[in-house]
Amino acid sequence: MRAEQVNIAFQVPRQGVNERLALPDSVPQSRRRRPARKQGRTAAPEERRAQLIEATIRCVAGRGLAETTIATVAREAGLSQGIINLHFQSKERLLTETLRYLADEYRSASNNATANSQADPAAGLQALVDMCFQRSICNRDKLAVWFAFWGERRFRPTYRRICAARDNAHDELVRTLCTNLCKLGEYSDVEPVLVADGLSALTDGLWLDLLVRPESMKREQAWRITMAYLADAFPRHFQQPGLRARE
Amino acid sequence: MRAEQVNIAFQVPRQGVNERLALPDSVPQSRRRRPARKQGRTAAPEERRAQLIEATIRCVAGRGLAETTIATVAREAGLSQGIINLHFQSKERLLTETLRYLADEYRSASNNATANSQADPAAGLQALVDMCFQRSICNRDKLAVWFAFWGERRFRPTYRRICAARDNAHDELVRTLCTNLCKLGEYSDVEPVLVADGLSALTDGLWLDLLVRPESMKREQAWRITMAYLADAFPRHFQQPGLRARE
DNA sequence: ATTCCCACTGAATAGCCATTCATTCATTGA
DNA sequence: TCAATGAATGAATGGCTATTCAGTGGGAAT
Repeated sequence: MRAEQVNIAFQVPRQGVNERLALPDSVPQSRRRRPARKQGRTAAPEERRAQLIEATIRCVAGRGLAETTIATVAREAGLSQGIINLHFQSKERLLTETLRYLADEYRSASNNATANSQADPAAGLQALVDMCFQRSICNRDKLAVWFAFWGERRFRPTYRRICAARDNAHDELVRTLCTNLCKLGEYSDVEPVLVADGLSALTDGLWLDLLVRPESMKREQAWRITMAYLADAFPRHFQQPGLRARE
Repeated sequence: MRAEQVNIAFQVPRQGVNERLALPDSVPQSRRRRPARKQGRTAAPEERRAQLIEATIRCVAGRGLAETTIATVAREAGLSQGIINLHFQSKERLLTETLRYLADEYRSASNNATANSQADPAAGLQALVDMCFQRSICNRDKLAVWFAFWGERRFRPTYRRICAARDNAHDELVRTLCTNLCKLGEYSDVEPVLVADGLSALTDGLWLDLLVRPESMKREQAWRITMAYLADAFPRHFQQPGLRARE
């Protein structure tokens, strides 16, 4: 269907194009077995892949994308160099799968947060903002990886596709919530798309601040800024955050 | 005073540490002359440096930081490989000076915009927002370079220093304007720092959107979103932007 | 206990790229 | 016109890194 074009210096080796290396279970052998071993010398493929993706996140977060090599990731994971090409075919694939891992995590977290918010869009927005600044999503390591890829996404079709899918889903969600809240809450003078796009941009910008200037921006403060934005836009559904601690 | 620590793979060669290669005029020869030649085989050093920095911006914007090599920058500039080490000593220095060039440009533009805004902070904020989304500051190439460096800034002391200086100056400016406006405009219920930090984050996030999703975010729309934010925060000094074209 | 399979290893390979430097030649001053 | 100067060139160098692959040994099956 779509022929994968990898636009980089090194080549993707042998093995036919196998777009999307699914993280859990993708044992290509004809006779599958292997009852999910623990942590010995050999492990189930999906465990190794997860282990390597997590090592990649720590590595990129700790030394940057430019200094992340096959060797540093392998060392971080406590394994040998060869293991990465064994499980991911190429460094590029490892990075792609790492990005996909984060994108999937974000997407499912935001879907969870806003499930059943059809009837109460304000609650959905609140849940989304809370999710956005939760430690499990918005921590140093993950933000670092996120923005490391962001800088390169325009030049790698695969990065671009993964990021665009996440962005579009997120924007769609926020716009729908704002549109519904405008209708249900009778905010006739509010442009829902304007507010929604501003909210998305604001959270992106706060993420950036949290990453690059952790000494002057804390998660709590980012949350308060976002809540103040919502309170200004939808005053009958959100109140200005006081100085009290959150939650 | 501060010993420069360059934290990268390749080494900075010979020549004593000469922090900050000033862009205009820094001819180290004892007998300076050279009456600013045009564009022949030899040019004045400051012209060549500017030429190379501009080539770097185009190169990073066009192919990403990871694919930007000495060879590609030199080709983009229409010069030979050796020229970069001749004028900048190392690739790292070239990148550093490129970042500094953008940071200086941004800083002087924002100083210009807000000069004489002591008496009228609202006008200062307005001018700052206008400046922020002007084509000369906020165009594809420059945004691309800006965010390419942003992903690496945590790991390179020099990048970090340049970016932090710009960020701090910018935040200081916005906070001062907001604080003054609160006082002069008698917004007793507004937390100026909260509004200011939100404004900074919002414009950063909009820049990001302009870069990575140009099909769904235009400069005009980014400007309107920002003005709506200001109108919500300071309703007696800014009005909600209508659908009319700007300016 | 023995055999076999295959996950894993890590040294070797090949290619890329920043940096060097001997050479070329445009420009300037005499 | 003729040296002298030094800006610019680009081939050569060396270091780094992704990828390969022949071998190793852990563990399952019998």
